[in-house]
Amino acid sequence: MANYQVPRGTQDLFGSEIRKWQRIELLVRQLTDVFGYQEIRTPEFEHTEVFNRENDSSDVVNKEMYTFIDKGERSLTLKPEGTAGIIRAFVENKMYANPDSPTKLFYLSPCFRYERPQKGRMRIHHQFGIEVLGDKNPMIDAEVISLGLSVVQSLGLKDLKVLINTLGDKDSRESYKTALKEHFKEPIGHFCADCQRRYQQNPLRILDCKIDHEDPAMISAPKLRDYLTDDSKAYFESVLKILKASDIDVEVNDKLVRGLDYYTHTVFEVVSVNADMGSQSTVFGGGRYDDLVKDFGGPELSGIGFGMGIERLLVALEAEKIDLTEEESSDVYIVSMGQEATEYAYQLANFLRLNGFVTDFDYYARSFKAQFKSAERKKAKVAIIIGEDEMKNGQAVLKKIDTQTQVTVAEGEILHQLSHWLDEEHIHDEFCDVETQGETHE
RNA sequence: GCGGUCGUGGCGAAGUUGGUUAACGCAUCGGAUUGUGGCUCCGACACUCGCGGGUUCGAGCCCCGUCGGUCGCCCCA
Repeated sequence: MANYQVPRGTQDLFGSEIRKWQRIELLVRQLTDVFGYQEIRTPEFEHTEVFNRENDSSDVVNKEMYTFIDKGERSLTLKPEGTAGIIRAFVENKMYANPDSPTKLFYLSPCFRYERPQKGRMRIHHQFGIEVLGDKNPMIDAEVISLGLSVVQSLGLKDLKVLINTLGDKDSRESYKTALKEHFKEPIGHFCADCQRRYQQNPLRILDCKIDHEDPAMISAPKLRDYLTDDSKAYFESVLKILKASDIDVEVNDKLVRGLDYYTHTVFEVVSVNADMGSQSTVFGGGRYDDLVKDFGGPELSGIGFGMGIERLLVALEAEKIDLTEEESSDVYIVSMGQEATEYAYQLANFLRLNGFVTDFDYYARSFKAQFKSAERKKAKVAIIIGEDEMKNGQAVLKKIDTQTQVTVAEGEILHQLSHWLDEEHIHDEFCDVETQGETHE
């Protein structure tokens, strides 16, 4: 039998759920605009080597990519993250010629990873991200974090923690890695299976093992900070200083290393500390990359950015009981009686819509009761009632739902009456009631 | 990729040791109220109990497989 379920780890978005997405996307566009970031859209798939560069040992690029051969025998990969494609585009389009350096970009894009789904982790997930490309400057590091925080805080999130660390430049990181491997060479034998694997793939990850963190070898392990150059330390200090001056509380965590291999210097992660968040607690995370632009054949420019998972953001919002669903309301619901009136209702709805009123009516000539229930569900502000009498007299009954006031007007006066009620409502509600009471008939 | 758990109408949710017509609540539709919602009462509303196969006289209940959700690990947004 055919499988007509959504593929694992994907979802349909509609109804009230999609409204939350629209709210978030709108906010993202507003805030990036204020911060001076331009949108960039890169393809959903790239040549595989864009993502799968040598010396990248992360799981994201090694095990989780959707890679396929197209009909022209090309190896292509659905983007697992936002950064690589943007750096490729930055170099390919010579965007570094931008006189107003740094180049500040943002994106909203789906990302694809073959993983076991969980709450807050999908095979197709969506990221809002930014990248700033140009000469390295600690103010940029601070700005990037600040922008990300402003998005999540504007949405109302409070249970947040900013973790930050520095990995130093590429050379010091490499020599640290070598030192770690040397240190763990003996003791790794009695570590957990995951650590054995990390030893080979990403030794830095051994340090935040949850099982072996009490091990003496772990405690006596060399510290990354001992391998940092003076310049790296100074750079990190100034980033911290700027953040502090902008009242952003951060927690320096020297175990924070991040998953993608291209990071150098500043790395950060903003996590939700809410208990209902589950194990996928990172809302957004990113860092600086000194060598990526050069690796793609561009000039020696540094970059920094973050990726923010929209699905995860929604989980965090739910954990803090923040509801982004706005009550939708419409202007008019036309209640009609009989087939002739229903057809007239269609024409009237059309007319009102063309005049800018959000209008609904009933296509199926259901009972009055059902139609009023619909009007209520749609949060209509005014009901227009059209029955046999109104048809005959060329009139309509308008009922203002909140005050229950009702007037009978000639067909030609409907628009005028609606404007009167609905416009005044926006200006000063309290006077509206007083005035309309006088107009109540019956 | 590893381990646990779950999958019954649009939604929530009963379903006992396998036994004829698969509770109940919400929502929806109709009526009481032949032209006015939010209360009340009456009535209506399931081709597939995720899907496929097996055991059985008989399966939502048992067995196998499969798809999906969810939780933990790994990893990460």
